[in-house]
Order: sequence, then C-alpha cells, then structure tokens
Amino acid sequence: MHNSLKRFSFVGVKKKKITLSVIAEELKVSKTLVSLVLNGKGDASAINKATQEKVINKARELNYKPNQVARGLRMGTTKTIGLLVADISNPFFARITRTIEHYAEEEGFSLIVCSSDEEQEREKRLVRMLLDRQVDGVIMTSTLSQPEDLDALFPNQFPLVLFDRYLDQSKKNFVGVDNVSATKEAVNHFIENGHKNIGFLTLTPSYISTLRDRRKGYMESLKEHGISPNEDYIIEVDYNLIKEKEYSQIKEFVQSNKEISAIFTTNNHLAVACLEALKELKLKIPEDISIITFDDVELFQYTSPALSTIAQPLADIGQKAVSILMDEIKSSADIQKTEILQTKLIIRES
Amino acid sequence: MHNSLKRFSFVGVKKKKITLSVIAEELKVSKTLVSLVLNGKGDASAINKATQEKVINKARELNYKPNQVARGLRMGTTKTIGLLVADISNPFFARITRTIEHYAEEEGFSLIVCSSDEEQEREKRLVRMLLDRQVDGVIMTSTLSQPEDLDALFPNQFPLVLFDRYLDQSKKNFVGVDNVSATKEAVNHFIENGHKNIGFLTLTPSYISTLRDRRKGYMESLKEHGISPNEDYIIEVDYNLIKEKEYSQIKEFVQSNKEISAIFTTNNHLAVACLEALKELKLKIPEDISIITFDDVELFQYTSPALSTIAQPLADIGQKAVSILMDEIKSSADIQKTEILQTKLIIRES
DNA sequence: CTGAAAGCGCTAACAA
DNA sequence: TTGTTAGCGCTTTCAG
Repeated sequence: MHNSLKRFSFVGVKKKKITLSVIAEELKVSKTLVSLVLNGKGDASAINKATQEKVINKARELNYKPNQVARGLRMGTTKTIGLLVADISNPFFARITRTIEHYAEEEGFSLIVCSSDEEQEREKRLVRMLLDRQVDGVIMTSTLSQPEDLDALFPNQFPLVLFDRYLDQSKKNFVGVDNVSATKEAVNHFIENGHKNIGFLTLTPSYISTLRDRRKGYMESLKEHGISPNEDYIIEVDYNLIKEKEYSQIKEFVQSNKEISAIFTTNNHLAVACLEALKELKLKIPEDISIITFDDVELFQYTSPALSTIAQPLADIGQKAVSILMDEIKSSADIQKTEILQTKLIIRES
Repeated sequence: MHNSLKRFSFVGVKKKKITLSVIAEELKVSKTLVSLVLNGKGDASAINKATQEKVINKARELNYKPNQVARGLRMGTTKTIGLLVADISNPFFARITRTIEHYAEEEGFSLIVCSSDEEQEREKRLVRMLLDRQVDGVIMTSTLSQPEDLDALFPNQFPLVLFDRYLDQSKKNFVGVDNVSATKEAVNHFIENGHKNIGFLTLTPSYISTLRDRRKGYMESLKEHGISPNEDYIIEVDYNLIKEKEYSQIKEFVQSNKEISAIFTTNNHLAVACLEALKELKLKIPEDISIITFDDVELFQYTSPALSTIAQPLADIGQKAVSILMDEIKSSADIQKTEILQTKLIIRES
C-alpha cells in the first residue's frame, strides 16, 4: 500500500515529478491546502498566512508547475481554443491568427491551429479532433455548405465563432465584412473610370459565402449601371490549381475575352495568379487590363504596378472573434452575435 | 454508493456525456473491455469477435468520442507539439507552420502555435506555458542568446528541435540552412557584377545566429575579394521599428552613404522596408541600388522590380523538424541531430 | 476471455 | 484553520 516508499529507492533515481502531493508530503499538509494556496484561494479559505508562505516557498523551491492536463480533466476546461482556417500559410489567415493569438493570450487561452485546405471532409475531421481534445471553443472559417453539417459537428451550445464566411441560416456567431457592398464599391470604381467589360475571377467552391457575396456585389454594380452581365466574363478556377500555380485557365480566359479591360479578383492568391498570367501574356497593367482584388497584402503596395485592393480590418476581426467567443465560454448563454466590420477600398496603380 | 442511479432522474435530463463507463454499463461489460476493444487491442487480448462487435456498434450508436485529456493524463502524452515562432504572421513562418502542421498530422499530433515577437521574456513565458500544457515536444525558433537560458527552460531530455536559428554550444537538435555560405554566394554575385560598396541591412538583436552568420558571410565575401569592409555600410535596425513601418533610419543610412550601389537585406521584412525607403527617396532599383534579400516570398517575383532572393527549402525544414522531433519523442534517446539544408540563390531583376 | 481496482494530478464538497 | 474523500475519464496491471 505504501508504495510511496519506493520513491526512496536509491537505484535509478530519476528526477521526481513535482506534483501537488510532493509538496504536501514534504510539508506534511494536505493536497487540498496546497492547491488552495497555490490557486490564490488561501485567504478566501482563511488559511494561516504562515502556512501559505511555507507552501508558496516550497513550491518555488521545488519549481512546481501545475499539470494543466490534470487540471483540465478535473475542471472540464482546457483553456484552449481551436482555430481552424482554410490555410495558415495564406497571409490573410496568418495575420488574423496573430491577432487572435494576441487576444486569446490576454484571456489565458492558447491556440490549436489547423488548416482545412478548403476540404470539407478534412474540416470535419479536424473539428472532431479539436472536440476530442476538449477545446473550450472554436473559431473557424468553415468551408461547409450545409448549416446542418456544421450543426452536426458540434454539441448544442458549443462556443463557436465563424469568421470570414458564414453559412446561410446557420444561427452561429459570425464576424466578417460586408462583401457585397465592398465588391460593389470596387466595381463601381471600375465603371466610373470608363470600364464596361469587367471580368470577375473567382474560386470554386462557389457556395462559400464570401465568394458568393462578392459575386453578388459585382452583379449588382453592373446592373445599377445598366450594364448587362455577361456570363463569359466570370471565371471560376479551382483552389488546388491555384495552389499548384496552374494558371492556364486564366490565360485562356483573358485571351478569349479580349474586350475585357478590368478584372476583379476575389482573393489575394487569385490576384497573384492574375499577375502571373498577364505577365506571361505580356499584357500591361493597367494599360491593357486593370485589377482590383479582395484582401490587401503588404507587398501589394510594391508589386508592379501597386495593386488596388479591398482591405479587411484584420485586427478588429480577430479581436471581435475572441471577445464573442469568450462571452460564450464564460456565460454559456446562447449569444448569437453578428459583427459586420468596415472594409477599405485602397486605390493604387492597377 | 450507487449514485449511477441518479442518471436516470427524469428532471432536467441534459444530454449525458458519453464515456467509456456509459458504454460499459449499457452493455454490462467492464470499462477495461471497452477500452481494449476501442483501442484495437481486442484481438491481442483475445476478446470474442462477437463482444467486440457489440462494443464497436454501441460506441458508434452513442457516438462515443474518447476524451483525449483524460487519456493524456493517464498516458502521460498529449499528442501535441508546441510550435513557437518569432511571428506567425511573417510569411516565412506561416509557410513553415503549414508544412509542420502537415507532417505532425501524419503522426497524429496537433500544434499549439505561438509567437515570441522576438522577445526573450515572452519566449520564456510561452515555453513554460507549453510545458505546463504537457506538450510532448517543442519545435521553435529561439530568440535567446545564452544556451544555459534555453537549457534551464526544459527538463533534461525533453524533445526539442530548434529551427532557423541555433544557439552556440547548445547541444540541441537543429534544422536550418548554411547562412554563411548562402549570404556569401549572394554578395559574391554583387561583386562579380561590379559592385564595390555593398550595404548590409540587418536587425537587432544581432546575436541571433542567422543574423550573425549572414553578416559573417557578407564579411567573408568582401575579404575574399580584397574589399576592406566598411563599418558604415552595415546598419542594424530594431525589429519593432520595422514592424511599425518606421523606416527613417534606413533612409538616413542610404542618404549618408551615397556610394553604396547594392544592399543585402537579412530578411523579407527588411527587404520590404528597403523597397519603401528607396521608393520614398525616389531611388531606382537596380539602376541606383541593387538588392538581394534573404527569404523568398511569393510576391517578390512581382514587385517592381522582381527581387533577387535567397530561398530556403521550407517544406524540407518542416519535414526534418518534425521527423527529428518524432524520433526523440518515440525513442526518448538523446539524438542530437543537425540538418543543414540547401538554399537557392534566385536572381531576378533587382 | 473478462473484470476489479488502482492511479495519472488536480479540485471541491464536506467534515472535523 | 486544515484534512478526508471522491472523483474527472481513461489505461493497465493483475486476477480470476
């Protein structure tokens, strides 16, 4: 029974793991006492100042580190939030991650980060993994199409905040921007500058809300200016092709629609792809074709020419996402908040 | 004693948490059995095929998810690795993170990601946090200067892989590139193209191995070409100033050393800063000043002009880092590996 | 072939 | 003012 005696064997003494009980034993007090003191509940529990000091000193002396896994199991909370983005190597997500990390840290939370690669099955798998790991909440860009699929993934009331994209009718917290009007503003700008034949370069899967809303903004702008939309001017390319730098589709698009004088691209990767495609075709920007893209990346100011962009308020998005999530985690009430933040159209040389 | 009866109370039935015991109870078998079967040890323990199926079906029916925190506590392993980078929003680190995520996932590991912001105290705090969370290993870019400081942070034999930078005399696993010869190659290129007065733009703190080695490579190249180094041609700027886009120091540097015809910058942020500074000074690249920078970022191909860079093999770095870490975690032997990978000098228009 | 029981390290009622 | 006890959910000897 008293196998604690084994600890004194002199053969192969590995550095003993410092736990609450070790401190308790050495001080001949109970684990409870130690736990209370070390969690700052010493005064609340009216424990002797002297005893408290003893405990604190001993803990420091032994360099005691509470095991957060044990605590997590006991308390049912891990102080961890799952962050699921489409692709952490995309500067847009990388920068948001940084701000989310910042605000989460203020609340004592860490981040388990993962990338869905825009694959639904992968996303589901990752969410399950996060849940198995007992994260206290999830912040994510979902690539799912059906709200039911998303709902099925999480227990009821699970603290969750979507950002960037939302699912229709899905009653989840969301923070993002008004993609329709942001795009509209950009396309308006094209039209006001005399462009009539405006291309729209976007990605599949097209049900993703950001992509769909941007497309909607494009259509609305055209209509409001009495320009009848031409389906040929819209091109959808596959996310994977772009990642693999396969731009032939874009080149063909440009070549078979020579009357197009401006192109709107729905994200930073597409803008780069477009840059490359036009370069290979020896077309000049903006002389031959103008470009405005969604998502501002620092280097777009220095590309040739500097790209006009729609900038999202990354810091605000991260901050809101964390703050909503924290409210949910703390109150466990069903908050259901939606935050729509302001974008900024930045006109440069393209 | 039989408080399990409470579970059948009809008041306020919250969805019961599905644990091993729930399955065991419903099936009237022991937790052991369930655990064994669900962990694929059913055959090894010679458990009835029929019983196994019963268990598996029931688990599926109840949608059982093993609690990884509990398992972690019991097994002393969390299947989590801590990834500590200087700044996740830096494309260099973001892309490496993606590859590390990829390889870690293959091994069933998740990543807790955090950014040190190049601050030593912050880094220490984050490492302690990771350790408290019982990560099974750490992959990091340390911003510490003293190997003892690093050693003090970790228990003996703790699975750790440094990447990008190493600490002198620190006997830790390391994966990175040969910064001396990579930089030398770049500076050689400058010299072979007729440049004599070559600036070197770097960051503080200068003890960081990558920065120091790049500087060394710069000096060596000059010496081997019989050019006596001029201290004035070396400028160190503060990481925080760069982050805050404060480039006046760089501009002053350029203006007070007008004979400089080429500048080597030690990372991608500095290259951007340099781009901006030169732009503000209305200096042309490469006519007035040539640039080569460490770290290739996709968009550098499209800047004006396209930047010449030294590209690091990001995928390989991530892959090696994970594989070394896994070896350490699995074998718990002291491996002490160093992997130096090949860089590639990419000459573009700058 | 299956189960009882111990215990990972911690917290929280409830006693004393 | 302090200690006892009972788990959180899981895995793993060790006995049947």
